[in-house]
Amino acid sequence: MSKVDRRIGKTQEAIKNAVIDLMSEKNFDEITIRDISDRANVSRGTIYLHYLDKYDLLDKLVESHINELREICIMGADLDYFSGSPLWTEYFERNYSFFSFMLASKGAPFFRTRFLDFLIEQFKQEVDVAEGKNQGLKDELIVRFVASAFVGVVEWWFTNNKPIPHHVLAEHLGLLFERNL
Amino acid sequence: MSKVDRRIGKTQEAIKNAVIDLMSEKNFDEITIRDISDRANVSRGTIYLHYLDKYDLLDKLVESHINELREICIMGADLDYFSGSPLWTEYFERNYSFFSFMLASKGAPFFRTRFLDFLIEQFKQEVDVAEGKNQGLKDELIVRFVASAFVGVVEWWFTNNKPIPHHVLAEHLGLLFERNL
DNA sequence: AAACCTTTGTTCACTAATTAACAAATTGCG
DNA sequence: CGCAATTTGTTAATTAGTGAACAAAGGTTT
Repeated sequence: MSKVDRRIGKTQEAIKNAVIDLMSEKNFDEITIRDISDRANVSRGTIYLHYLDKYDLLDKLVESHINELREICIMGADLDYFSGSPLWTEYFERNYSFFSFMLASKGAPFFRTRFLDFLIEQFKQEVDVAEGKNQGLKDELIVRFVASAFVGVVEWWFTNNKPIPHHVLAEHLGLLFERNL
Repeated sequence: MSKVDRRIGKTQEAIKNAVIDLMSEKNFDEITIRDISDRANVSRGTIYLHYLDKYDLLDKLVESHINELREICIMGADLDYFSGSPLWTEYFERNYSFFSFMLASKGAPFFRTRFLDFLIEQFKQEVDVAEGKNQGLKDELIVRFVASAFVGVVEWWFTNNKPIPHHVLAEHLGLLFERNL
């Protein structure tokens, strides 16, 4: 596979960081392409070379975060729930402003759906209905239950400004995953 | 005057930041162009487009710091010594790793000379030998005295790992400037 | 409602940076 | 000391990003 020109990565990173920065200052709808261009220190034309428009940029931002979460799932695949949960919650901590915004904004329904779908996809690989605590139960329902609960808790954590430290959140999630999956 | 392409500034900033970063990890002589290229995430060819070699890069780094100090002098021109000194010491604080290295390395003699010359140039504009405390004295000698003392104290502050906070340093320097200039 | 200002989206000729290749020099290791 | 590995410095074709200009659309002010 041919090597990708490093400028592409740098440009996209600058643009995405600019958007996240700006999101902590004002609503996404109030952010202009000109704002992003200034903050990222790239030309407006360059943004249009990479993204169709502002909403395409947001979609790609969501996707890149979902992909990073997927990497985390892969990394945590061999761990038990107690060991694996901090990987999630540390990631949430590092990306607090993005998630905080995405779960509280007008875009929240779209993002929540995207996030939920991703979680369902991941938990499907975890649940075992052939034996154990979920034997005889419908896997789709178990997965839907746990994914929805997870989103609900994560949303609470973000929209209530981290009422508990992320490692305490991890402990609780570990126990609840253990109990239900 | 035509506008300079923003990529030039971005590239030079990345290179300079990479050098400063690397200087806090190893001696400048141990740093390779390849190290800088990797850390700055720019190609080696690009470094050679901007700088003749590693030592030219160091020279330019020194010059850019001297120019920033010059800006500080201009900003402080209307202030008395007590008000003006913190501008210096805050700058030293912000750029601690660069100055710390430059005053302790093999390059120290060259840098000290460059720094001293700059201070002499600045203090020349401050001293008045026509009247006041320095009346009848040789301005060149007064200036040499104060500049050398200043470098000596600043060197002490850096090579002894900031034994006093920078604002305390500023107070002392203000008093000493007031006494001698 | 009209006028003015700002932003959007696009285009294009130009510029800066890139990748890869190369010979020469330097450094490190056995 | 010889050899291998790494780094240096350079080059050229290519690519990504640039600044500026433009028409159209949207937002703000009078």
